[in-house]
Amino acid sequence: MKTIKESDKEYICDIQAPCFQALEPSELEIVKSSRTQVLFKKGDTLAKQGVFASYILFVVNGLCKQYIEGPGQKTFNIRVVQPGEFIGLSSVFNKSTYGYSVSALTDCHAFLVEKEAISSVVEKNGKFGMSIIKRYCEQSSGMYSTIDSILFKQMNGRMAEVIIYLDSLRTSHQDIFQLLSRREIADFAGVSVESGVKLLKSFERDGLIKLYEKEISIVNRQSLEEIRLRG
Amino acid sequence: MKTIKESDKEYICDIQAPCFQALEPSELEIVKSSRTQVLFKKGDTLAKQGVFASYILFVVNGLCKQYIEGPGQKTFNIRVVQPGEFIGLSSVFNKSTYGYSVSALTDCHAFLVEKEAISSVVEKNGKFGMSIIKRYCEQSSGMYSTIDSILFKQMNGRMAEVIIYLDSLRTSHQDIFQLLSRREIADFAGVSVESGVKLLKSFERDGLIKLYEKEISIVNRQSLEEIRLRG
DNA sequence: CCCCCGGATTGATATAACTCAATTAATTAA
DNA sequence: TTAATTAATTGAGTTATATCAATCCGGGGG
Repeated sequence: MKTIKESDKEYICDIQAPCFQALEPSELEIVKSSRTQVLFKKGDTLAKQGVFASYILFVVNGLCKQYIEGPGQKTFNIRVVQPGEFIGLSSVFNKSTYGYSVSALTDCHAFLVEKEAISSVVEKNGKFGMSIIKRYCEQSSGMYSTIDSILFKQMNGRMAEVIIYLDSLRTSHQDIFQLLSRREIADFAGVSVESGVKLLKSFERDGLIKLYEKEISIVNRQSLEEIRLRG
Repeated sequence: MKTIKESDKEYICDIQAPCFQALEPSELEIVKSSRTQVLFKKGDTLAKQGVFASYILFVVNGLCKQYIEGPGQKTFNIRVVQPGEFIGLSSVFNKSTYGYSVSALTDCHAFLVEKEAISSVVEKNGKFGMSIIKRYCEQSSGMYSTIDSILFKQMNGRMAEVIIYLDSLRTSHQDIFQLLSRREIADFAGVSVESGVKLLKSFERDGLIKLYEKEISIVNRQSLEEIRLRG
C-alpha cells in the first residue's frame, strides 16, 4: 500500500459514487478533506482480521476479496469487494478491530477516509445514513445465505453457488476467474482445495461447466442452479 | 399474536428505550402514532423466513430466538433476541422478505411499527440512524464469528461457545436454560440433537458443567473457554 | 534452456459428525 | 389416571469431506 503520487491522481475518479450524491457541498467537503488516496498492489492486504481499525477505505477501482481467517492456513472467502464499496465501516460505529481480512485481487485504488468524517456526515445527513444502512442490510442478508449454505448444503451445492456468484461478477469484471486460484475458489465454497478441484472436474464431466486453464464457463445454467438449490 | 386489549396497556412500557431517546418530540410522535402493541405467546412466530415483511417489530419484553430454517426440520439458531431490539429492520431499507425466522421463547410484548415511520425518522434524525447502524454492526460482527465457528470449529468448541453465550444471558434472564430444549441448544451449536446431548454429557463427565434437568451451570469456566477457542 | 517450486490433480485413507434404531423419560391430551 | 405424543438418551452403523501422499504441470530465475 502506498500513497498515490501527484502524477497518478488524474487516473483516479473523484468522489462521484452514488452514495456520495446525497451529500451537501459542505458535507462533501468534510469527506474530501479527510481523505487520502492510496494504491494497493495485487495481493496487498487492505484490512487484517483482529487488527485495530482506525480508518475506512472506499474502493474506487479494482477488486478485493473479503475473507475470514481460521486456524492454520484455513480461510473462507466471504465475497468479492467491488468499486463503490466501503471496507471497515464498522470501525466507525462499533468494533475497533476488523472481524475479517481484505486483500487485493487486482491493483486497487482507494480512498482512506477518517472515521470522524464519516460519522459526522452520517449524523448530519439522514439520507447518507440511509445509504449506509442499505449496505449493511445487503451484507447482512448475504451473510444469512452464507450461513445457510455452509450449514445446510453440501459441497456440490456450495460449489455451484460459488460458480454462479463469480460468474455474475462477469458483467463488470470479465476476467474474474483469471484472478482466482483453485485454492481461492475452494475457499469461497468452504471446501478443501482437493475437494474443490474434484468438484469442478465432476461438474465438467456432467456437462455443467467448461474448464480451460483458469477460465470457467457455465454450459448448463439450469442444472447448475438446481444443484445450488438442492445442496 | 394478538393486539393488546386496553386493560393490558399499563403493563407495557412505553417508548423509552435508549434508541428512541435521540428523537425529537415530533419524530417520536411519528413512531408512536404508527405503532400497534401486540402480544406473542410462547412459541408464536414473530417473523417467518421467506415471507414478505411489511412492518418492524420492537421487542418490549420477553425473549425470542432468531433462526435460519434449512431443508426438512433442520434449523440453526442464530441468537436470542432481547427486549430493546428490532426484528425485521432490513425490510425498511432493502429486502422485502425475511431472511430468517423469529419465534417467542416466552410470552413477548412488542410494538409493531410501520416501515414508513422508521424510514422517515431515520432520514430526519442522523443520531437515530447512527443507532440503527450500530445495531447492524453488532449483528454483523456476530455473524462473522458465527461463520468462523461453524466453519473452523468442531462440535465441542461450538457447544462450549453456546453454553458460554447462553450463560451470559443469565444477567438479564436467570432462567434462560429452562426455556430451551436439547434440540434448541443443539440448534444453537449447529449439531444434531443426539450429538448435542452426547456433548453435554461429556462436558459433565469432564467436570466442565453440571446438568440438572434443563438447567446447565458452568463449573469450570476456564477450561470451557479453552475448548471454545481451540475448537 | 533447464531447473526448481508452488499450484493443480488424483487416488487412498482417516475421521468427524450424522443418521438410524431402540429405549426411556417427560409432557400433553383425553 | 391413563393413554398418547413428544423429548431425551444411548449405541451402532454410515457418509460426507478432510487429510495425506504421490505425481504432474507451468512459469520464473539462474
